[in-house]
Amino acid sequence: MKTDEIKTQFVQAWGVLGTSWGISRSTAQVHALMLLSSSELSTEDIMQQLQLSRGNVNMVLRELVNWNLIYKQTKPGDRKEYFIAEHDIWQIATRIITERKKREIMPAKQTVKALLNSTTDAKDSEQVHIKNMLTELNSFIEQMDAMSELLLKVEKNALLKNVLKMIS
Amino acid sequence: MKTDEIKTQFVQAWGVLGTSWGISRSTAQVHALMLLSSSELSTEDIMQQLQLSRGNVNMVLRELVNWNLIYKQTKPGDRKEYFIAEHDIWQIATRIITERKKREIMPAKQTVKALLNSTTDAKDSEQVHIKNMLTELNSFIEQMDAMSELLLKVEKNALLKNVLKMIS
DNA sequence: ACAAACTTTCACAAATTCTTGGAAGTTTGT
DNA sequence: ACAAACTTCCAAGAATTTGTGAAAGTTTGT
Repeated sequence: MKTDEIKTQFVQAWGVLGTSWGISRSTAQVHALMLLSSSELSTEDIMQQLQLSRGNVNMVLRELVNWNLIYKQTKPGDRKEYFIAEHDIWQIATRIITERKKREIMPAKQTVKALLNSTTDAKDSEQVHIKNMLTELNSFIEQMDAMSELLLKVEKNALLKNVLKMIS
Repeated sequence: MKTDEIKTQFVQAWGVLGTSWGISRSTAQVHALMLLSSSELSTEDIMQQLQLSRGNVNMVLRELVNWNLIYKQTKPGDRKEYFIAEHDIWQIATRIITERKKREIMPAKQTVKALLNSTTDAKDSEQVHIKNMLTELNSFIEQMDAMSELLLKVEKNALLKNVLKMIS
């Protein structure tokens, strides 16, 4: 297959996958395109290659910059902004895990903790059951949180990576 | 706070959280309600308590049964169907991880593998870069896959749990 | 076989999320 | 200070996802 075909295929496919990851189609597409591009791209380049509107591309780029998945660059003697993707896969993973933790784990943690604090120690069996569930949920969320921290550490630590491989 | 207030709060909050987990509001709400209920509920009960339509509740219950997060039950001398939630938090975790793997990891795995197979071993630098990215992506996805398997094992294995605690 | 008691389906409505494109705002070189 | 070159914002429209409710379909006891 030709280089451009592969690129197109990947970008399109990744766009579809993105939507089942809670990432908008265009965000996923832009990120895919940039992952495969070894050189920096301007907003125009992206608009043109993916046929997306300026506003959309601008928004998406901002989002990706926020996630630390792409970097802004400038070129001497050119006032346009260029963007280049983080290409190190473990860096990418770190950024995504961090973001997911922020979006998915922390709010749940808060919610459950708040509710747990407002339970009294009444004795009717339903109260007791609810309190139990909340307590368990709470410790479960703590574990997921710990697990995401572990994941972040694993990436930085080859030894850990091997230990994991061993025990799994 | 009163039992019912806590229940309502939790159900509503969980519904909101659910949407940022890729779970529809009503699915999350119904699951929350059932987690806190120690006894089985009928479709009617749920409709009434959450003010949802029959069709919606039916769909949601089917989905939750599919995920193995709730079970169908019947009562002797009553032809209604009742549902009760899996209350063991680690069981719940197992079901959710399995489901996420199916939804999020497997499709990505397939996509990347397919593309990787259609790369040639041409030498122009862009091809090479693309091939590298795809290869790395592929092994990264493999690792995520392995990690989700590990998570599933951890739950069943107290020793493993402790090892993890040690090294993290 | 019938009717009552339930469950499932489905076309439409509502809500949410994503995208567009033009207008407003900034920055930079002269 | 001005104009050119970009970037950002935002309101409206598309697209997608969810939820509704009534009708159709099933099952069960008599």
